[in-house]
Amino acid sequence: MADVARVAGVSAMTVSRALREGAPVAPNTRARIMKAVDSLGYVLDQSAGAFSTGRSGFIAVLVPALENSNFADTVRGLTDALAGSGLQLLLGQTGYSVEQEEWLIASMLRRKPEGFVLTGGQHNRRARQLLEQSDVPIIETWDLPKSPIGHVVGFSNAEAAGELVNYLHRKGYRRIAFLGGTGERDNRGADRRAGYEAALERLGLPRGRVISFATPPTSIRQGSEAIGRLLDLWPEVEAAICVSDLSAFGAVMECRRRHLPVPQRVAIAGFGNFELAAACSPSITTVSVQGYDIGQRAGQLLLRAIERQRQGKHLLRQTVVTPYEVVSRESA
Amino acid sequence: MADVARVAGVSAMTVSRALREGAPVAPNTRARIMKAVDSLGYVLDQSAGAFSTGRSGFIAVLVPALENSNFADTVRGLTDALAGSGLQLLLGQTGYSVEQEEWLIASMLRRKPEGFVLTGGQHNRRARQLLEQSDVPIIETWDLPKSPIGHVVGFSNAEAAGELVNYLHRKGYRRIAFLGGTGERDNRGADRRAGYEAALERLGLPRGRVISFATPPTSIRQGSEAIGRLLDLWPEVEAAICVSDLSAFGAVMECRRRHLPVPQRVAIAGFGNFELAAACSPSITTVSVQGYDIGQRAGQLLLRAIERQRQGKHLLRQTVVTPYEVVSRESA
DNA sequence: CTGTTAGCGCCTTCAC
DNA sequence: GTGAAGGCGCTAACAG
Repeated sequence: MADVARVAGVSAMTVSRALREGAPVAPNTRARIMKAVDSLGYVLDQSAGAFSTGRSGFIAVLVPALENSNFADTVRGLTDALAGSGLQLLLGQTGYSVEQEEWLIASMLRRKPEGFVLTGGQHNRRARQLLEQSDVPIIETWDLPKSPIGHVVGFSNAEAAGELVNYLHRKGYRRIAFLGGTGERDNRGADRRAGYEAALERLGLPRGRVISFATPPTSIRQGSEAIGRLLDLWPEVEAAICVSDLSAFGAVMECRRRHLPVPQRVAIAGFGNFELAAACSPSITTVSVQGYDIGQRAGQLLLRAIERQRQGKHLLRQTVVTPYEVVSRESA
Repeated sequence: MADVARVAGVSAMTVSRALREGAPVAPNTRARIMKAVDSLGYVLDQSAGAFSTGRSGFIAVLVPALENSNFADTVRGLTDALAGSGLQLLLGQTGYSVEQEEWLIASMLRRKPEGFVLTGGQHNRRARQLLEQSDVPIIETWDLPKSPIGHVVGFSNAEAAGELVNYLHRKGYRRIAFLGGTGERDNRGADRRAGYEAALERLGLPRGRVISFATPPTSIRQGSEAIGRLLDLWPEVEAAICVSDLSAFGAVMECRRRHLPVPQRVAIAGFGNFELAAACSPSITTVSVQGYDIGQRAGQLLLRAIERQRQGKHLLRQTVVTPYEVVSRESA
């Protein structure tokens, strides 16, 4: 910057101003400076700038995974909401592990993010403690935690799964199974299962038909295998709810391979409304959950919170409940 | 850090050392310091550290998109390769736009990344210039550029598509169509199409049956629509190559909706070997391209390049050609 | 094994 | 509209 200043015949401070929007610099001074910048190939050192101002310009974002999930939609929603704000996403993948989450939280806090977006409301003790004492605006997404750390943008996975059970019940299905992970790692999956169990109880339906498959991320293959086990164990089952559309798709394809008509022999429902679910044949009944909107709303909320933060104030805790909806299709 | 030093009765420098691995600090001094760190809830300011050392600890990574693509696999491969190195990914999505790419490159270079991973070998003038004058180790992936900027980890999309044509030709198909984007934005898609055209020519097959659909990201729906247009325009077509497995899946599902047997009425092949392609019925013939390995190899290469860089040396330009393979399945 | 000194490159603040 | 001084929090380098 000193070099640029020398070439342009001004002080470094004026270069600094010229390189920012909205700082008072005479038009021809700025032009001279820009010429010098170009001729020297100067690139502003944002790490020094961040250090000097104390504002990193980062938003930390943790998602379980980017593949085979709709968290990528949430990331895109965040990106779009934050476009033009000068804030950059620092993205981490927890791999559905709370230990990995804790590690990432600790490592990202060292970068002094101006906001923190988490997926889900379940974290281990130390993770929670780190976040609470950090004084960074925090948003938990994709869930409605009982005791949130900061702001929340999400929905109740349990309720949404319950709605799906209600839907199947209205359609006349009674013996309804659930295919999903063990719940040790996928908290949202566990919530969905809990909502399914609660709905069965509420409706007085027979319980106990649950197939657990291995750890997330949920794959198509897991759904194929699970429906096979399900029909071997409980051939009387009339409908199966899968923890995600991917496993539902696997289940549907496995049924086709076995020449079992869906939904006549067994109805299948998924979760998430992936593009896959609408496109495949039979199309898959599912719950649409607006992953993109969650990201966008979280981004908007964060922008307000950060603005407040920069003024030394705080934004009151907000909870944004995003809608979900059962999407009725051919498979159920 | 000064506060911690005071509480622990040492100098700030010793605290700094104690907080790093492998620095010489007496065990009980370190223990005292750690106690002080915990009691004060001190978090190391990495932005100051990065500034001081001149090493940001960032790797910039640009991918076209995270949803509906196998770039998320590459990101995971990179993440795994870089785990434990202390390097963090700074991830950007270009949305398949070179302008957006240029903007992201400029913005990320200000953060002083220690490495830069790009998708594809086509960039606009200024983007290339920025990267060349940056002195940051650069890796272009998912492609074999004619004049690479730095290192390369990828494969020839044109050749891979050509192999797919060869495969179909061996299977007896002659009138082979291509369904893909316009190529203005998706460079890898355009390369695949070019490879398809070249292979037709080489084999003396009839040309001209190309359906272009709108801008990427490639969706399932685009494949459904394209196969419809294709069969309307050229009912004599025997096989169709889709630019990605997603559009191939859309095409297969559309054929089922129209009660056109695949591959008897028309064979369909995809690209990418998504899990979808193996799982659906009929399963989809495709080209497997190892997105995860590309990321992992890129990460390993980057680690070596960065090590050299830190010693003030340079790593000679490397090109890693990753394998691809036609996967024969039911759809063709 | 520990301490002292100096400086990374920018931006805030104040002065003109 | 522009410049000068000083400091952000850490770590490299050197000394002991």
